[in-house]
Amino acid sequence: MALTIGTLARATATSVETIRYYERIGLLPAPPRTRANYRAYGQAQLGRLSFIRRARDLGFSLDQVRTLLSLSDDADRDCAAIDRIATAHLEAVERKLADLTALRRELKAVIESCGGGTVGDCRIIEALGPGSD
Amino acid sequence: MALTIGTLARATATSVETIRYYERIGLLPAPPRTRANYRAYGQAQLGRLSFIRRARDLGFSLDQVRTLLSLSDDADRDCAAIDRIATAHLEAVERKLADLTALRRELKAVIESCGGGTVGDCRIIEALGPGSD
DNA sequence: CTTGACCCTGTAGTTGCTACAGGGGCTAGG
DNA sequence: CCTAGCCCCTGTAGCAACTACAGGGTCAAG
Repeated sequence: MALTIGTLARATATSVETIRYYERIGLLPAPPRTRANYRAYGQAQLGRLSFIRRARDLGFSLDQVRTLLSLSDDADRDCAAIDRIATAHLEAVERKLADLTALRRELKAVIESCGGGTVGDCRIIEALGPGSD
Repeated sequence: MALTIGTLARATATSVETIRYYERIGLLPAPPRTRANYRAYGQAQLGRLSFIRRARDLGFSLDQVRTLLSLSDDADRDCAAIDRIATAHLEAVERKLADLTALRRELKAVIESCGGGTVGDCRIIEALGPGSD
Protein backbone atom coordinates (compact mmCIF):
# COMPACT_ATOMS: atom_id res chain seq x y z
CA MET A 1 0.00 0.00 0.00
CA ALA A 2 2.82 2.39 0.87
CA LEU A 3 4.83 3.99 -1.89
CA THR A 4 8.60 3.94 -2.11
CA ILE A 5 10.34 7.15 -2.99
CA GLY A 6 11.00 5.90 -6.53
CA THR A 7 7.35 5.12 -7.11
CA LEU A 8 6.30 8.50 -5.77
CA ALA A 9 8.89 10.13 -8.00
CA ARG A 10 7.52 8.42 -11.12
CA ALA A 11 3.93 9.21 -10.13
CA THR A 12 4.66 12.92 -9.86
CA ALA A 13 7.34 13.34 -12.53
CA THR A 14 9.80 14.39 -9.86
CA SER A 15 13.29 13.12 -9.24
CA VAL A 16 14.07 11.13 -6.12
CA GLU A 17 16.69 13.71 -5.16
CA THR A 18 14.15 16.51 -5.44
CA ILE A 19 11.75 14.70 -3.13
CA ARG A 20 14.48 14.26 -0.54
CA TYR A 21 15.36 17.92 -1.03
CA TYR A 22 11.75 18.97 -0.37
CA GLU A 23 11.81 16.92 2.79
CA ARG A 24 15.09 18.49 3.89
CA ILE A 25 13.73 22.03 3.50
CA GLY A 26 10.50 21.10 5.27
CA LEU A 27 8.15 21.27 2.31
CA LEU A 28 7.23 17.60 2.58
CA PRO A 29 6.91 16.04 6.05
CA ALA A 30 9.31 13.21 6.83
CA PRO A 31 7.38 9.98 6.17
CA PRO A 32 7.47 6.83 8.30
CA ARG A 33 10.20 4.32 7.48
CA THR A 34 10.18 0.62 6.75
CA ARG A 35 12.36 -1.80 8.68
CA ALA A 36 15.05 -1.28 6.05
CA ASN A 37 14.87 2.47 6.70
CA TYR A 38 13.14 3.15 3.38
CA ARG A 39 10.70 6.06 3.22
CA ALA A 40 7.08 4.83 3.04
CA TYR A 41 4.63 7.36 1.55
CA GLY A 42 0.82 7.38 1.61
CA GLN A 43 -1.85 8.99 -0.55
CA ALA A 44 -1.75 12.27 1.39
CA GLN A 45 1.90 12.73 0.51
CA LEU A 46 1.18 11.97 -3.12
CA GLY A 47 -1.48 14.67 -3.11
CA ARG A 48 0.76 17.15 -1.38
CA LEU A 49 3.62 16.55 -3.78
CA SER A 50 1.29 16.83 -6.77
CA PHE A 51 0.16 20.18 -5.44
CA ILE A 52 3.74 21.33 -5.06
CA ARG A 53 4.69 20.25 -8.55
CA ARG A 54 1.68 21.87 -10.12
CA ALA A 55 2.35 25.14 -8.32
CA ARG A 56 6.01 24.98 -9.34
CA ASP A 57 4.95 24.39 -12.95
CA LEU A 58 2.89 27.57 -12.68
CA GLY A 59 6.05 29.35 -11.64
CA PHE A 60 5.41 29.87 -7.93
CA SER A 61 8.56 29.97 -5.80
CA LEU A 62 9.09 27.35 -3.11
CA ASP A 63 8.41 30.04 -0.56
CA GLN A 64 5.07 30.87 -2.17
CA VAL A 65 4.27 27.18 -2.37
CA ARG A 66 4.97 26.87 1.33
CA THR A 67 2.54 29.70 2.04
CA LEU A 68 -0.11 28.31 -0.30
CA LEU A 69 0.14 24.94 1.42
CA SER A 70 -0.28 26.39 4.88
CA LEU A 71 -3.21 28.55 3.73
CA SER A 72 -4.90 25.61 2.08
CA ASP A 73 -4.82 23.65 5.32
CA ASP A 74 -7.43 25.95 6.81
CA ALA A 75 -10.63 25.51 4.80
CA ASP A 76 -12.54 28.18 6.75
CA ARG A 77 -10.09 30.94 6.09
CA ASP A 78 -10.81 33.84 3.77
CA CYS A 79 -9.59 33.11 0.30
CA ALA A 80 -8.20 36.61 -0.21
CA ALA A 81 -4.66 35.77 0.94
CA ILE A 82 -4.44 33.06 -1.68
CA ASP A 83 -5.75 35.35 -4.35
CA ARG A 84 -3.18 37.96 -3.35
CA ILE A 85 -0.28 35.56 -3.82
CA ALA A 86 -1.56 34.32 -7.15
CA THR A 87 -2.26 37.82 -8.42
CA ALA A 88 1.16 39.07 -7.33
CA HIS A 89 2.69 36.16 -9.18
CA LEU A 90 0.65 36.90 -12.29
CA GLU A 91 1.91 40.46 -12.19
CA ALA A 92 5.48 39.23 -11.91
CA VAL A 93 4.90 36.98 -14.91
CA GLU A 94 3.52 39.89 -16.89
CA ARG A 95 6.51 42.05 -16.02
CA LYS A 96 8.79 39.27 -17.16
CA LEU A 97 6.83 38.93 -20.39
CA ALA A 98 7.16 42.64 -21.08
CA ASP A 99 10.88 42.51 -20.36
CA LEU A 100 11.40 39.51 -22.59
CA THR A 101 9.39 41.07 -25.40
CA ALA A 102 11.52 44.21 -25.30
CA LEU A 103 14.61 42.07 -25.17
CA ARG A 104 13.53 40.10 -28.21
CA ARG A 105 12.97 43.29 -30.16
CA GLU A 106 16.45 44.56 -29.31
CA LEU A 107 18.05 41.23 -30.02
CA LYS A 108 16.38 41.02 -33.42
CA ALA A 109 17.57 44.51 -34.29
CA VAL A 110 21.11 43.59 -33.35
CA ILE A 111 21.04 40.38 -35.38
CA GLU A 112 19.53 42.01 -38.44
CA SER A 113 22.28 44.60 -38.45
CA CYS A 114 24.77 41.86 -39.28
CA GLY A 115 25.49 41.78 -43.00
CA GLY A 116 27.48 38.55 -42.86
CA GLY A 117 30.98 39.87 -43.49
CA THR A 118 33.91 39.80 -41.09
CA VAL A 119 33.88 40.70 -37.43
CA GLY A 120 35.38 44.08 -38.26
CA ASP A 121 32.23 45.04 -40.15
CA CYS A 122 29.83 43.15 -37.92
CA ARG A 123 27.26 45.34 -36.29
CA ILE A 124 26.49 42.86 -33.55
CA ILE A 125 29.77 43.57 -31.81
CA GLU A 126 29.46 47.23 -32.56
CA ALA A 127 25.96 47.35 -31.15
CA LEU A 128 27.12 45.81 -27.91
CA GLY A 129 29.91 48.18 -26.97
CA PRO A 130 30.51 51.92 -26.98
CA GLY A 131 33.40 51.32 -29.38
CA SER A 132 36.21 52.10 -26.99
CA ASP A 133 37.32 48.54 -26.30
CA MET B 1 43.05 59.46 -15.31
CA ALA B 2 42.59 55.99 -13.88
CA LEU B 3 39.23 54.96 -12.54
CA THR B 4 38.66 53.46 -9.13
CA ILE B 5 36.41 50.44 -8.92
CA GLY B 6 33.60 52.58 -7.47
CA THR B 7 33.76 55.04 -10.35
CA LEU B 8 33.78 52.23 -12.88
CA ALA B 9 30.82 50.68 -11.07
CA ARG B 10 28.78 53.88 -11.28
CA ALA B 11 29.76 54.42 -14.93
CA THR B 12 28.47 50.99 -15.91
CA ALA B 13 25.59 50.57 -13.47
CA THR B 14 27.34 47.56 -11.97
CA SER B 15 28.03 46.83 -8.33
CA VAL B 16 31.58 46.83 -7.03
CA GLU B 17 31.18 43.24 -5.93
CA THR B 18 30.09 42.19 -9.39
CA ILE B 19 33.16 43.79 -10.94
CA ARG B 20 35.40 41.92 -8.54
CA TYR B 21 33.43 38.78 -9.32
CA TYR B 22 34.00 39.25 -13.06
CA GLU B 23 37.69 39.61 -12.40
CA ARG B 24 37.73 36.47 -10.27
CA ILE B 25 36.14 34.38 -12.99
CA GLY B 26 38.44 35.82 -15.65
CA LEU B 27 35.92 37.90 -17.56
CA LEU B 28 37.71 41.15 -16.77
CA PRO B 29 41.52 41.16 -16.68
CA ALA B 30 43.10 42.09 -13.34
CA PRO B 31 43.94 45.79 -13.58
CA PRO B 32 47.13 47.44 -12.30
CA ARG B 33 47.06 48.61 -8.69
CA THR B 34 47.87 51.92 -7.02
CA ARG B 35 50.37 52.18 -4.17
CA ALA B 36 47.47 51.63 -1.79
CA ASN B 37 46.60 48.41 -3.63
CA TYR B 38 43.49 49.95 -5.19
CA ARG B 39 42.46 48.71 -8.64
CA ALA B 40 43.15 51.34 -11.33
CA TYR B 41 41.08 50.95 -14.49
CA GLY B 42 41.53 52.57 -17.91
CA GLN B 43 39.19 53.31 -20.81
CA ALA B 44 39.67 49.85 -22.33
CA GLN B 45 38.29 48.23 -19.18
CA LEU B 46 35.37 50.62 -19.18
CA GLY B 47 34.59 49.62 -22.74
CA ARG B 48 34.94 45.94 -21.99
CA LEU B 49 32.70 46.12 -18.96
CA SER B 50 30.10 48.13 -20.89
CA PHE B 51 30.13 45.41 -23.51
CA ILE B 52 29.64 42.73 -20.87
CA ARG B 53 26.78 44.60 -19.20
CA ARG B 54 25.03 45.26 -22.47
CA ALA B 55 25.30 41.63 -23.47
CA ARG B 56 24.04 40.57 -20.03
CA ASP B 57 21.11 42.96 -20.38
CA LEU B 58 20.29 41.23 -23.64
CA GLY B 59 20.20 37.98 -21.69
CA PHE B 60 23.41 36.34 -22.84
CA SER B 61 24.99 34.02 -20.28
CA LEU B 62 28.43 34.79 -18.91
CA ASP B 63 29.73 31.90 -20.96
CA GLN B 64 28.26 33.35 -24.13
CA VAL B 65 29.67 36.76 -23.20
CA ARG B 66 33.09 35.18 -22.80
CA THR B 67 32.84 33.70 -26.28
CA LEU B 68 31.54 36.94 -27.81
CA LEU B 69 34.44 38.83 -26.26
CA SER B 70 37.04 36.46 -27.61
CA LEU B 71 35.42 36.45 -31.06
CA SER B 72 35.27 40.23 -31.14
CA ASP B 73 39.00 40.45 -30.53
CA ASP B 74 39.67 39.11 -33.99
CA ALA B 75 38.36 41.67 -36.47
CA ASP B 76 39.25 39.57 -39.54
CA ARG B 77 37.29 36.55 -38.51
CA ASP B 78 34.08 35.51 -40.18
CA CYS B 79 31.10 36.97 -38.45
CA ALA B 80 29.06 33.77 -38.68
CA ALA B 81 30.08 32.43 -35.26
CA ILE B 82 28.79 35.58 -33.63
CA ASP B 83 25.56 35.42 -35.56
CA ARG B 84 25.13 31.80 -34.51
CA ILE B 85 25.40 32.65 -30.83
CA ALA B 86 23.00 35.58 -31.12
CA THR B 87 20.48 33.60 -33.15
CA ALA B 88 20.59 30.67 -30.74
CA HIS B 89 19.97 33.08 -27.91
CA LEU B 90 17.06 34.68 -29.75
CA GLU B 91 15.53 31.24 -30.18
CA ALA B 92 15.92 30.57 -26.47
CA VAL B 93 14.22 33.88 -25.72
CA GLU B 94 11.34 32.98 -28.00
CA ARG B 95 10.91 29.61 -26.33
CA LYS B 96 10.86 31.34 -22.97
CA LEU B 97 8.28 33.81 -24.24
CA ALA B 98 6.05 30.99 -25.45
CA ASP B 99 6.38 29.20 -22.11
CA LEU B 100 5.59 32.33 -20.14
CA THR B 101 2.61 33.13 -22.32
CA ALA B 102 1.14 29.69 -21.75
CA LEU B 103 1.84 30.02 -18.05
CA ARG B 104 0.08 33.38 -17.90
CA ARG B 105 -3.00 31.90 -19.54
CA GLU B 106 -3.12 29.06 -17.03
CA LEU B 107 -2.50 31.35 -14.12
CA LYS B 108 -5.28 33.68 -15.21
CA ALA B 109 -7.70 30.80 -15.50
CA VAL B 110 -6.81 29.66 -12.00
CA ILE B 111 -7.24 33.14 -10.55
CA GLU B 112 -10.52 33.79 -12.30
CA SER B 113 -11.96 30.61 -10.85
CA CYS B 114 -11.77 32.15 -7.39
CA GLY B 115 -15.13 33.54 -6.37
CA GLY B 116 -13.82 35.24 -3.23
CA GLY B 117 -15.33 33.01 -0.55
CA THR B 118 -13.45 30.83 1.91
CA VAL B 119 -10.57 28.52 1.17
CA GLY B 120 -12.93 25.57 1.21
CA ASP B 121 -14.73 26.92 -1.83
CA CYS B 122 -11.66 28.44 -3.45
CA ARG B 123 -10.91 27.04 -6.83
CA ILE B 124 -7.29 28.15 -6.76
CA ILE B 125 -6.39 25.48 -4.26
CA GLU B 126 -8.64 22.99 -5.97
CA ALA B 127 -7.05 23.71 -9.31
CA LEU B 128 -3.62 23.01 -7.93
CA GLY B 129 -4.11 19.60 -6.45
CA PRO B 130 -5.81 16.33 -7.40
CA GLY B 131 -7.98 16.67 -4.33
CA SER B 132 -6.52 13.82 -2.33
CA ASP B 133 -4.46 15.88 0.09
C1' DC C 1 43.28 63.58 14.83
C1' DT C 2 39.14 61.87 13.99
C1' DT C 3 35.25 61.02 10.98
C1' DG C 4 33.36 58.99 7.04
C1' DA C 5 33.69 57.37 2.52
C1' DC C 6 36.01 54.50 0.03
C1' DC C 7 39.06 50.31 -0.89
C1' DC C 8 41.01 45.35 0.17
C1' DT C 9 40.57 39.93 0.87
C1' DG C 10 38.05 35.97 1.83
C1' DT C 11 34.12 33.39 2.82
C1' DA C 12 29.32 32.19 3.00
C1' DG C 13 24.64 32.87 1.46
C1' DT C 14 20.87 32.93 -2.25
C1' DT C 15 17.25 29.56 -5.47
C1' DG C 16 16.06 25.08 -6.79
C1' DC C 17 17.74 21.68 -7.67
C1' DT C 18 21.47 17.92 -9.51
C1' DA C 19 25.33 14.78 -9.04
C1' DC C 20 28.12 12.10 -6.94
C1' DA C 21 30.61 8.95 -3.19
C1' DG C 22 30.27 5.34 -0.31
C1' DG C 23 27.42 2.36 1.80
C1' DG C 24 23.14 -1.14 2.75
C1' DG C 25 18.99 -4.13 1.27
C1' DC C 26 16.14 -7.11 -1.61
C1' DT C 27 14.93 -10.34 -5.17
C1' DA C 28 15.99 -13.78 -8.77
C1' DG C 29 18.95 -16.93 -11.11
C1' DG C 30 22.76 -20.26 -11.04
C1' DC D 1 24.65 -20.03 -0.66
C1' DC D 2 26.41 -16.56 -3.76
C1' DT D 3 26.24 -13.01 -6.91
C1' DA D 4 24.16 -9.51 -10.11
C1' DG D 5 21.54 -5.72 -10.56
C1' DC D 6 18.39 -2.84 -8.95
C1' DC D 7 16.70 0.14 -5.52
C1' DC D 8 17.35 2.69 -1.16
C1' DC D 9 20.20 5.45 2.51
C1' DT D 10 23.22 9.69 4.19
C1' DG D 11 26.08 13.49 3.38
C1' DT D 12 28.47 16.66 0.70
C1' DA D 13 29.65 19.45 -3.26
C1' DG D 14 28.39 21.65 -7.50
C1' DC D 15 25.68 24.84 -10.90
C1' DA D 16 24.51 30.40 -12.39
C1' DA D 17 25.32 34.88 -11.32
C1' DC D 18 25.64 37.25 -8.18
C1' DT D 19 25.07 39.41 -3.10
C1' DA D 20 26.35 40.19 1.61
C1' DC D 21 28.99 40.31 5.13
C1' DA D 22 33.35 40.31 8.46
C1' DG D 23 37.40 42.29 9.48
C1' DG D 24 40.62 45.03 8.07
C1' DG D 25 43.49 49.23 5.41
C1' DT D 26 43.61 54.19 3.06
C1' DC D 27 42.75 58.86 2.35
C1' DA D 28 40.90 63.67 2.15
C1' DA D 29 38.35 67.12 4.82
C1' DG D 30 37.35 69.65 8.88
